Amino acid sequence: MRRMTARPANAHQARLLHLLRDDGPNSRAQLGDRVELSRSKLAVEVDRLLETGLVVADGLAASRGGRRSHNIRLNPGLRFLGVDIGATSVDVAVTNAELEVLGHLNQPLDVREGPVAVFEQVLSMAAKLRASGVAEGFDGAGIGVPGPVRFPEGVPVAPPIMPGWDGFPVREALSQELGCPVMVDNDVNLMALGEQHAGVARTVGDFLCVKIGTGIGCGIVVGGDVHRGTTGSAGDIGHIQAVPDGHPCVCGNRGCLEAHFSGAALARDAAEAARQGRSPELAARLAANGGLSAADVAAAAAAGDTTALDLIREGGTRTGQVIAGLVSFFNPGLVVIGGGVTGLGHTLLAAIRTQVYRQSLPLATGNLPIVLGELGATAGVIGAARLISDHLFSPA
Amino acid sequence: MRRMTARPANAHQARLLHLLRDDGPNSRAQLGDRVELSRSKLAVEVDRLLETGLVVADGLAASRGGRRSHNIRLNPGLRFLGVDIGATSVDVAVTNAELEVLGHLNQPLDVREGPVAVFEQVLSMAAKLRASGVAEGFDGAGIGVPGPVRFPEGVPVAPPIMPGWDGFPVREALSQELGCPVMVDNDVNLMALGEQHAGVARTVGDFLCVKIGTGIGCGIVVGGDVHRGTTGSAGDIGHIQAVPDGHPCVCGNRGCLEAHFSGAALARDAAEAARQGRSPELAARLAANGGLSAADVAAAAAAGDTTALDLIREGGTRTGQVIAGLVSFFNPGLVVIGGGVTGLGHTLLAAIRTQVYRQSLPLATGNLPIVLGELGATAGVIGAARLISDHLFSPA
DNA sequence: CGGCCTTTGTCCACTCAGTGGAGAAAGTGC
DNA sequence: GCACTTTCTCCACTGAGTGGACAAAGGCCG
Repeated sequence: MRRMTARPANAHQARLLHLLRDDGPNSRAQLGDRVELSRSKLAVEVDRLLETGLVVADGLAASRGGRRSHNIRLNPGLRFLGVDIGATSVDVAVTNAELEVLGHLNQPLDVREGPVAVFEQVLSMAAKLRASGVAEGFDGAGIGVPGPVRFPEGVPVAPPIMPGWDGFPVREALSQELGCPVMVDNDVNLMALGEQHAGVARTVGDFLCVKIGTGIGCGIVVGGDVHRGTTGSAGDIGHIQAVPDGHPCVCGNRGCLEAHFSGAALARDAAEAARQGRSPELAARLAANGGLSAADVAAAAAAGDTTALDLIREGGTRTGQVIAGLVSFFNPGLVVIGGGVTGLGHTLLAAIRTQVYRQSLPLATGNLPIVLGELGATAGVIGAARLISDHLFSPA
Repeated sequence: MRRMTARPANAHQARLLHLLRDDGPNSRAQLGDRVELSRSKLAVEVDRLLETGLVVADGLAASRGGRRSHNIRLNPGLRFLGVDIGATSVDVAVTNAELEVLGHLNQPLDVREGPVAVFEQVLSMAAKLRASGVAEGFDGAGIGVPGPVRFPEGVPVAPPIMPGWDGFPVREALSQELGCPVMVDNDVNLMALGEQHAGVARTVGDFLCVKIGTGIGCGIVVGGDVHRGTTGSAGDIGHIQAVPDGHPCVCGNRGCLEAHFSGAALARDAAEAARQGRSPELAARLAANGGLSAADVAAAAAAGDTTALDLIREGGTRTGQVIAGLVSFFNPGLVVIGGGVTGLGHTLLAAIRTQVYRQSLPLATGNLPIVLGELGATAGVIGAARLISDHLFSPA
């Protein structure tokens, strides 16, 4: 199917598209109230958008006491593909132009198998979603990868946990395969975008989004925009020193936060505790599955295992120490905690909060909410869809 | 004397004023090359600026092979006042509209004497500068204070080292006294603005400016703009934990960077070393002056005193540890070190560099210059002048 | 049902910022 | 003195945007 390739011709049209995306269908009249445009001008721009097909008029809005208005909405046939490649699994979702998730698949997959194998998988998942009827084709795709990205080109750079991905032209290649525009970004940044669009961060201009999964990263939003840094590695907080002369880390240093607390570190510490007989609960799980994961620790903690709880608390304290420093430095209006370990839930959150509120200055923490992300696994894919829609809804 | 109060009427005029400020006098023709405007439009806007008096035409430019062009420059009579209030001294300077320093005074002064006493001093210094003939009056003033500021209102908030300043309406009060527009900001942010305008950071969009004086702070520039944070306390890195269970700090925690390295901490450690007989050089200075300051440590180090050098190196290492974390997080394109301790010079810089390059990931440090600020004590006052000129050179 | 009100959508004359070309003004170089 | 270049001014023209008039469409109420 031939997809839309139109782009807004000017800033007014871009503004309208963003409004329709974020606030849903709207009447001409109400759009006129929000945008600073005369009715005439608005009518002209809306007509042009209708011509491009990006926007359609469907039915009449409810009366506000006079003539009923025609409803304007983004073309309901538009489809975005959101892909969130994690270290150990992939999420693929389809959204409409309002970024509502219409279909969502998740599969375990080791990112170390390399870009070719991963994208084969991603494309087959996308095909499966198409076959399920939620989409006939895609008008754009956003891709999140678990490592730094040279954003303008859409190419991963020196990703420590992604051997074989360095310099792989993700944007170029996927754009070819999918036949639509593609944007690539760090998965953490996309999680931040997702929470900003549809989650807890809707009303905040400056916030941090800490993702604790296999690794640890942090999305930075300044004045509503994602800060990616000079080389695209901003937010790479997993290798900030949390414990002087602590555990050795894959990066070559000692005491990195990631070496002390992350999905991988937690599994390692849990296995050690089990073997040392400090936790019957964990030992039972180790014997049953032949291995332990962060989920096992979460389950054991939920079952009241004190060793598991201690592991989570200590990790939260370490993470809180690092976040406290970032809060002093950046003075955000909100801190969001997300990622795979949100299963650890409020035990983790409480430990982080305690540490941050204790260690940062009152002026910075006084009115600082620290909350769990509310979108879970969909944050990444929604953020991915938003990334590409932001691109397509801007003048070329 | 009646001062100019005109402001640019639109974005084009603002653009022109900024160009004239940053690149100096210019011909109409050359301005036309830089701005995206037709000759006609440019002529109209320049004429209007001439009418306001913000800009004057003086003489003819050199020929470029044809008719000679009239030179356009910012009104050479415009004067900005830049005030940099430190913890232990005040800098006051007068600049022209191109932010060149025409006169500069410095006086020791304890900020804890409170706003009334300090501003009395500042006003008398400003009067002295006026009397010296560099200015007849001021068209605007920028003020830097050593603590967080609620920027839109120009009011210090909860400044730990500035008792008596909390909530004092600095902007309001000084605007009354001086009879001109005033803007207030954290001194560290102004140092960053200064280095951005006329120092080492001229070409960098994202950078950090670490000021080590009586305390430690960090100016954050994102995309060319200063990031002040949600409550104006961004960059307050002096209270990031550098040493677990380290020295107690005035803020109530232990191990804050500021408690281990800053002008005050360095003086304290030096005095202790002197009393313990570890450094004859420092002991001699202690005996001579009855006390020690950071400058004494610098002098002792310059004289080859190993204890003094060790103190500086250790402080640099601590600072480097914190900066390494910030570099991982923020991924700046440049780090500037400034403040009173730049007297410690390259010993300090080397220690910081070593630590940052060792502890941060190669992707973030690969092309990261870490340099000393090149403006010294004038960075703050130039930044202050720039703050107010940015304000006055923007449409009202 | 039929006025009378409100809201919505369309049309159109008018304003105003901005463009680009013509040509005068002011120099340079031979 | 003449040809050429650059600067500056003038002016007709374009095109975006405005705001008012008016038609269309519906609700409210006697």
